[in-house]
Amino acid sequence: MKTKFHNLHLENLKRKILSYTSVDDALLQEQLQFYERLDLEKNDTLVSPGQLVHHFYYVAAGCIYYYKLDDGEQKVLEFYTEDIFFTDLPAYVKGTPSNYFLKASEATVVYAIKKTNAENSFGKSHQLERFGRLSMQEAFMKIFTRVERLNSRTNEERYLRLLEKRPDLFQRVPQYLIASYLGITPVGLSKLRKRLGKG
Amino acid sequence: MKTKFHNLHLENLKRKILSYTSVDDALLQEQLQFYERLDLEKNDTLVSPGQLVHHFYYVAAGCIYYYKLDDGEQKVLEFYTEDIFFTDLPAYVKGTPSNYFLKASEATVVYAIKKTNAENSFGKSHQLERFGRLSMQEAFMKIFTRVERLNSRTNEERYLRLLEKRPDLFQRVPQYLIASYLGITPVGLSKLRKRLGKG
DNA sequence: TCGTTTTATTAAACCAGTTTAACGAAATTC
DNA sequence: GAATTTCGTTAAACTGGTTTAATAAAACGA
Repeated sequence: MKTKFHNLHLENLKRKILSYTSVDDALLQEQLQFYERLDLEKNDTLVSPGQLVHHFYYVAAGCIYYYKLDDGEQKVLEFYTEDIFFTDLPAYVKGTPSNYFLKASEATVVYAIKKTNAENSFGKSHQLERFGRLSMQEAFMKIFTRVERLNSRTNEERYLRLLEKRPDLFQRVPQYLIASYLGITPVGLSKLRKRLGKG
Repeated sequence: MKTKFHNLHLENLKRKILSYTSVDDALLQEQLQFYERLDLEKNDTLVSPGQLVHHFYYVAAGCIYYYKLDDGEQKVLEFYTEDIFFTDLPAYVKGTPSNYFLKASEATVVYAIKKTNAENSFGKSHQLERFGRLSMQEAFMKIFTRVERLNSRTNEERYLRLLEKRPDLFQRVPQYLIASYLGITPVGLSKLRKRLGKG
């Protein structure tokens, strides 16, 4: 049963990689070997502040949220759900200790590849280097939409946009995390929702 | 005179590229041929909404600001100053019309490379592909700090952080653009500065 | 150098979101 | 399934930033 899911997940991961650029099958197969499966329960922590981040991750199933603690207050930067790559990129890239948490908000399956393995493969293969470039580009595009959201002036706009773009989040993530993501307090979000007639 | 500066700028551009990864000299030389110099006066516009974005740019001297108009209101996303690459990445990547302006806030020299040339060279050379990946990574890191700034709770924090990290901006860019960048009104910024005793 | 335009400041009324706290409802745990 | 913890809503007082408008100061152009 677990193996079955594992194969299914690896199929998805393969498809994801191929969505960026073509990669010779043997090379891709070899590359997949480097990914290690991690099963997380709700509230399990993948990364916490102070830790070094040696892996790049892929969400096969579930949801990871990325946040920091700002004098006691949770600040959610992003939610990572099925079929996307993620890590704490600043710590991963710079090799410095993380300032963030990466935590499962529900039972989650991720696949992890060591930075050394990833970097090696980029050095060895032009195709994989290209995959690296394009996935980085996608990460940029994703965070860019985040900036656009943060930049839209009113909380109401931000709320409505999120409701439109990622309605699933409202089903699977507690409201106070969404409030944090929107940059307001849970109380503020509650009042906003009341004002809008729940939406 | 112009040629002299031109050579100086190209030296800087070369150094910038090599700061990412090593590139064979002949290849690099060939690559530099693709860059075209553009001299902009204050308030000249490089990109406006509706246009397609066919180039990647390098600021040799001066300052470009990146903003959108949100029902009449200017929203500054970023200031690009000496020795960095920039473009309107969403439009550049997706090939869709821009939603943004790229405009010189002072006399500025940029070098532009066509997307087709850039992409071609990535395809032809693993080294340049690597340069592409790492410069994309740097773009990510840059916008990430932007998200962190936007995410810090108070305007005061944002203001003080900007004052610390990019003091030059306060000398070369009008205050209302900085206000926009911080996500407040010029009036709000003025009051904030008064409250803090100018600092 | 004068006159125009642009930019920054101040004032006053206003408002959306904050903080703190209390309450109720849901979800978890044993 | 009762007890406990977590989560969402409401209320009340407060606050920092907004809007609009008027004024002051600085930069720019002819």
